[in-house]
Amino acid sequence: MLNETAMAALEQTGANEPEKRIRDRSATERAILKAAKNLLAEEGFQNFGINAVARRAGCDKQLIYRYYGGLDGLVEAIGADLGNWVKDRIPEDTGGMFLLTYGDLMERLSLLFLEALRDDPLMRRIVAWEISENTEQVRRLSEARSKALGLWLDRMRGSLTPPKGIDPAAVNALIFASIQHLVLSAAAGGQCAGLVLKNGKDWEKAATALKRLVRGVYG
Amino acid sequence: MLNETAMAALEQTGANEPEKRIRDRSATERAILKAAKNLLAEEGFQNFGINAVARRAGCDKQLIYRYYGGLDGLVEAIGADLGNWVKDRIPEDTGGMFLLTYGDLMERLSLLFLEALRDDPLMRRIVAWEISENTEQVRRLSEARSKALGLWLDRMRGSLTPPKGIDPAAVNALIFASIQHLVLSAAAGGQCAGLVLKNGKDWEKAATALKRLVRGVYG
DNA sequence: CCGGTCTGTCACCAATCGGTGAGTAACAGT
DNA sequence: ACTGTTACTCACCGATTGGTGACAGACCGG
Repeated sequence: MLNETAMAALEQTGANEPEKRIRDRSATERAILKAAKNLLAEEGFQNFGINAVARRAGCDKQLIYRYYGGLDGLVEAIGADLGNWVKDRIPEDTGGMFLLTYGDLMERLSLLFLEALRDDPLMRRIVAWEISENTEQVRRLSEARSKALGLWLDRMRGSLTPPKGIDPAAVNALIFASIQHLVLSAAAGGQCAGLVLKNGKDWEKAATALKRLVRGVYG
Repeated sequence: MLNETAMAALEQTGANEPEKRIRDRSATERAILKAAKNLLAEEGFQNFGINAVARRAGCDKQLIYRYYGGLDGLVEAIGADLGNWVKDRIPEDTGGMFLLTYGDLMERLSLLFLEALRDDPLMRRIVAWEISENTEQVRRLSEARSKALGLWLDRMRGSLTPPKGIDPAAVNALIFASIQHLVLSAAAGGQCAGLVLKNGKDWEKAATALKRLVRGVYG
């Protein structure tokens, strides 16, 4: 007599199994990585574990240990992808605008970063993870992310120099911090510090406020 | 023959047990609440659970169910305390300064909030929790917190009005978002967006940058 | 003294977690 | 066709989780 799970398995294998990738290591590795990224993006780091990833990837967790050396290696692989984030999600050109001053630059970068983060749930989860835990895993993710971001900032800056008398590192840290927290808070609860952030109208207000903030310091 | 735990129990009860509060419900309730707050502040929301709280409170988890109706009720009790946060941690007076303009006010409030958040690990954990999860628990905590904060802001504002032509709600949301993310990021990893935040010198730089940001928009 | 209520403890449950060792099925080389 | 390697699955482990029912002892009113 067959139990229900066995019946279901038979049904699956017997009826329709369009892409039953079998014995393709690299494909399995890719499937695992993809499953991990999707899981992290959709569920957050709370329930991010070996079992959950394996379940979503449709394979045994043992393979994660074998191919990635456990969760740590898998997270590191995710971090390696982060290096490409900037070039994937943020346009290189200036959108037809001429960036004459440092203020022009920072205003544009701020808005680009805001939109990019708003559109990328995985990156949001990672940022939230960074400020919630301090394990080795997260530290490496954080490092990869800030490194990629710094590179992008340097590349976009070109030869523009910030106004004298102010500390651009500290000011920019505050600006980017505000963007990150605004987006994360909105993604989590639909508002930030009492400011509702749901429809496009709300975000336009936030964007103009951000512009004002940037222009206030950098002119 | 006695096992080791029994021996230890005998030793404890036999030798020295200064305050063995027995059958004091309100005291137990307070102990549970205190344990929950300390646990959340020290360990974060990741390992915040019934078992951990009971372990730290030194009582059975059953009592948490009985007295608080489970973790939800306990979290709600924590949220109720949050109403007192502002008046406990943030001074009422203006520090001998005269706040003549809205810019004066916001600069002072920003710095006060920065320091207060920096000194309160529990509040930091709650903020981190808010942007990491969206359960009913967290939503209520978040509500209590933003409500208390809004009240404080209203009370401190007095009759001062923001400059015309700008959206104070959006701008202030960005400012407070930047403070929160800066402090959380620093508490987690010692830096924020590449800006190291460890010793007092680093924080002074951040404070001046914050002042500049606020003054930039509000004059 | 007895019975009931309140406070607290303990033992147990199913589910899930990360982790490992053993076994199986498909492929390649000869 | 036999053999060894590679890709993969399965069954199990101890630990921990949230949750519950049963029980023991202190207290209080009668």
